[in-house]
Amino acid sequence: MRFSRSLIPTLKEEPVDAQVVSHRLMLRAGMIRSLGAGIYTWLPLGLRVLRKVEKIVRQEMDRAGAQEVLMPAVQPGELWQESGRWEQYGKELLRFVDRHERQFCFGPTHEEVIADLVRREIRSYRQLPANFYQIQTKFRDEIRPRFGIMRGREFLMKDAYSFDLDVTGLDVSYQTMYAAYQRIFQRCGLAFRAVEADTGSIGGASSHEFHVLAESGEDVIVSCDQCDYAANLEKAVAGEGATHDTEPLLSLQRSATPGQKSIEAVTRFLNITAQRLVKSILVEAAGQPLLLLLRGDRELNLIKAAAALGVPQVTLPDPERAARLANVAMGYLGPMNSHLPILADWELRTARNFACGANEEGWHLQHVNWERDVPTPTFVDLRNVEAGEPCPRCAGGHLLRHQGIEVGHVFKLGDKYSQAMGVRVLNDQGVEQTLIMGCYGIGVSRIVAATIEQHHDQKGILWPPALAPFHVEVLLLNPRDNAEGAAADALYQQLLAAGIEVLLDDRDERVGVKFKDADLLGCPWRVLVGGRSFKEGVVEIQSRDGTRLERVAIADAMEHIAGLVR
RNA sequence: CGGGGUGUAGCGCAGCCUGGUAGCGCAUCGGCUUUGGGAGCCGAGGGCCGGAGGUUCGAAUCCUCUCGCCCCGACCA
Repeated sequence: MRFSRSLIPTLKEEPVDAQVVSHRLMLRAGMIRSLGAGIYTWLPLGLRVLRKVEKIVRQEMDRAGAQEVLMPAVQPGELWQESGRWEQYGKELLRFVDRHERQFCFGPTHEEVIADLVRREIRSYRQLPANFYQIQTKFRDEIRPRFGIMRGREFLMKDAYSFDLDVTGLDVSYQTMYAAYQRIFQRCGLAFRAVEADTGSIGGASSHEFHVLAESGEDVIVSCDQCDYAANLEKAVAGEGATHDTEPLLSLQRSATPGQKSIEAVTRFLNITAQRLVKSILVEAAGQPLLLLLRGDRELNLIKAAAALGVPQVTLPDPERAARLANVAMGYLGPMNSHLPILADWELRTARNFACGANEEGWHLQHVNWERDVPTPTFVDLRNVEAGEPCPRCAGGHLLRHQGIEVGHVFKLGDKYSQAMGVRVLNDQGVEQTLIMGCYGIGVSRIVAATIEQHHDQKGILWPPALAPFHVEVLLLNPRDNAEGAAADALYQQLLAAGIEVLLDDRDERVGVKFKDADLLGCPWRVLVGGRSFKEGVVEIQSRDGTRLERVAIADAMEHIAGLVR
C-alpha cells in the first residue's frame, strides 16, 4: 500500500477525549474514527489489524472442528420471548419495531438464533457433536460506553455454540474450545491468563474467562504464585487464614462512639484493629432487606452474595433508604437484636470477642461472641480476596491480584436454552433427548485494543508480528530524488511480489514526519531508503522495538527483509 | 439512570462574566526556500458559534427548553 494514496489520517496532537492508551493510539494512528458514543468506523489501517485477528480466530475455530455460519444481526423478539430473555435482558438489549409493529432486537448474542436453527435442522444423535460459530457485529446498549474500542456498544465478536447429547460430550467440546482459545491468544502474541469465572446471568455450570494482562484492564483477576489456580475476583476464594479461636471469651461491653461512623473512625476511637471490627452491610435481595457481616478490612462481593442467596442480583440501597430499612442511623448497624435476616462471611465463623455496631446511634459493642450474644448465623463466602492470602488449592502458595482485559469467555450452558426452546434429537434408543449446549465468545475488536494496551511505548504501537497491519514499512526519505524514488519503488514491488505486506511511505513529507508516523503505526520493521545510506548503496533496516539495526546492500534488501519477516 | 463537565473552521482552543466587524495554533490550498526526527517565509480558502424559542435596536455572549459528546458510580466480549 502506498501511504500517499491511503487514508491514514495520523494525528500529531493527543486526542483529549481518549482516556486509555489504546483509544488514543488508535485515533492517532488513524485506525478508527468515532461516529457516536461507542460506535466507530474502522479505517483501512485498523481494518487490516481486525482482519488479522479474524483470520487467526477463523483458522483455529476451523481447526477445532467448528463450522462457520453467519446469523442475522436483527432478530425477532418472539425468539427472545421464547427463551425468557426478552424480559430478563434489560436495557442493554436494543429493541425496535418494524413497519408492521413487530418487535425486533439487534443481537447482543445469538443463543436463541442458533438454538432455533439446530432444533429445525438437527434431528439425530448421529449429527452430533456439532459446533457452529460466526464472526459478527454485535450491539449491546452499554450503560456507559468508554475507552474506545475496548468497551464500545457496537463491536465485532466471534461466538460459537456447541451441541452435545450429554454432559460428557459437553466436557469434550468445552476442552476443545479451551485449547483453541489458548492457541488463538498465543498466536496473537498476547500475554494472557485463563481464569475461573462466575457464570453470571447466562447461568450454567462452569466457565472460564481469558484475560489479556494489562494495567488498564477493568477486571481484577487473582492467581496463585505456586500452582495454576487463577480466577476472576468475582469468583476467587482464599485458603484458610490464621484464626484466633483460642482466645478466652470476654464479657460483652457497650462503648459510646459518638459521631464515629466509618471503619477507620471507629477503630481509631476504640483503639482496635479493623480485623476485630465486624461491619454490617444492609443489602436488598429480591426486594428483601438483610444484613451481611464482614470483617472490617474486607470488601463485599455482591456477586458472591447473590450466588449465596440464590437471587439474580443483590443491591446496595442508598444511605437514606438503608437507614429507614434498618431502623438505625448508618454507621451503627449490627447483628445483635437486629430484626433483619443475617448472613455472615465465612471468615467470621471463628471470630471471637469482636466489635460491631449496637443498632443504636452513637454506640458500638465490644467483645461480642456468637451464640452467647448473637445467634450463630449462616457463614458463606461473601468477600473479595486480597493479595497475599493463601491459595485455596495448594499448600504454600499465595494469591496475586492483576488487572486484566477480558477477551474471551467459555461457558458450559447445559440445557437452559435447549430446554426452553425444545432443542431435541432422537438418541440411539429412538428416544427424544434434549441437547446440552456450550457457548464460547471472543471479543475480536477488543483484542485489537487489548493488544495495544499490552504492546506500546511512548512513541506509539509495537505490533506483535502476527497482528501488524504491515510486516514492514518502507520510508522513502526524499521523494523528489528520482534515483531514491526508483529504488524505493523497486524494493516495494519486490516485497509485494514476495508476498510481504508492505507500506511504502512515499508522501512528500519531511523525514521527521515519516519517522514519527512510523513509530506511531508500529510496524515491526522499518526500512529507510534514501539519504546518506543510499549514497553508500545500502538501505537501513530497523526493528520497531529498537533492538536491531542493519545496513544491507540495496540489491540484497528484499531477500534480507523476507528472512526477517518469516 | 443519578452526579459533574462541555459544544465556536477538519483538529485543539480563546472570545461569553461586562451584548456591538468571530479570533489563535495546527491542518488544508498556491508560491519560494528547506530536507536523517513533527521546517521557514509570503499569500489564500474555510464558520447557520450544537438546535429551537425568548429578551434586546442588536445575541457566540443573557434567559428557557432541547440534543450530542466526555468524565465519575451499578454490566459485559
